[in-house]
Amino acid sequence: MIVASWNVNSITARLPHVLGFLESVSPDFLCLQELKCIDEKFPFAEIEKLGYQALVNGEKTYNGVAILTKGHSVELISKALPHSPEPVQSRLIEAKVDDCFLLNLYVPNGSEVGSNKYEYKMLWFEALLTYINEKHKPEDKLIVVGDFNIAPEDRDVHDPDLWKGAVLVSDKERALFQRLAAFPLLDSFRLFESEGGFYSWWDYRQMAFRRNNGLRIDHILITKPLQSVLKRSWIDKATRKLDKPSDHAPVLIELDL
DNA sequence: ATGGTGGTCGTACCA
Repeated sequence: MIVASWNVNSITARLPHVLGFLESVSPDFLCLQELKCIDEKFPFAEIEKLGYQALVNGEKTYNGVAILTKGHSVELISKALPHSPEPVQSRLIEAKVDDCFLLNLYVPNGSEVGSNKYEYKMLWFEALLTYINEKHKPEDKLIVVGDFNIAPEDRDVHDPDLWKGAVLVSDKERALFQRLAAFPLLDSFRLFESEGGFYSWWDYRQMAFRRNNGLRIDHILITKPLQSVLKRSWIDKATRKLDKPSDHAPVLIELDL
């Protein structure tokens, strides 16, 4: 069973790549972030043509998340994040798939340390911690995926000195991520790879991808009951090399389920 | 050089 997560930076602009990914990788579940469209404009028909069902929490111009599934039972659990700061945005969708919970997130970017958007990110993440602790137990089979907009450690950053203290790597953001990890939720990628140099996002500017100037900010976290069936965790860097790519690459896990 | 690219929308805003 393959679970993938991908910030597509507009489902409309990226539809050909998404359809190609569904055909070539054939994931059981694909979690999308940054749809940048309302539910009514989501390309259900093209995606259903490939045998996928879509659960969508859309929003005009910004944000928006979806869970695509093929060949599994799926039940919507939530599109709402209680205690979210204002304004409420479409950044969460959770489904129950078979006997697992799949929680798909688009964590706020935060803009700049100390800005209003940074404060929004802190409050949103606090609400997320409350949500997970109230709705789930460590014994649950729970997969939390998405664009976390946090590089957990310096080995997840191409140039830690350059990025030191900046948004996406600041101590306060990393402390929030660690509180999530303490649930406990395990960073699937780090169960297999301890080296640096592996990233999921590269800025469109300054030939960042060609120079591998990236950050690992997209994650797939799992609870302990899933650890024994986790077979691998990887980043599909090839997708970032396509014409007109998203600035994020898909991240994936394979589970023996 | 204090920018730089890309998506949305039809302009600034967001990442």
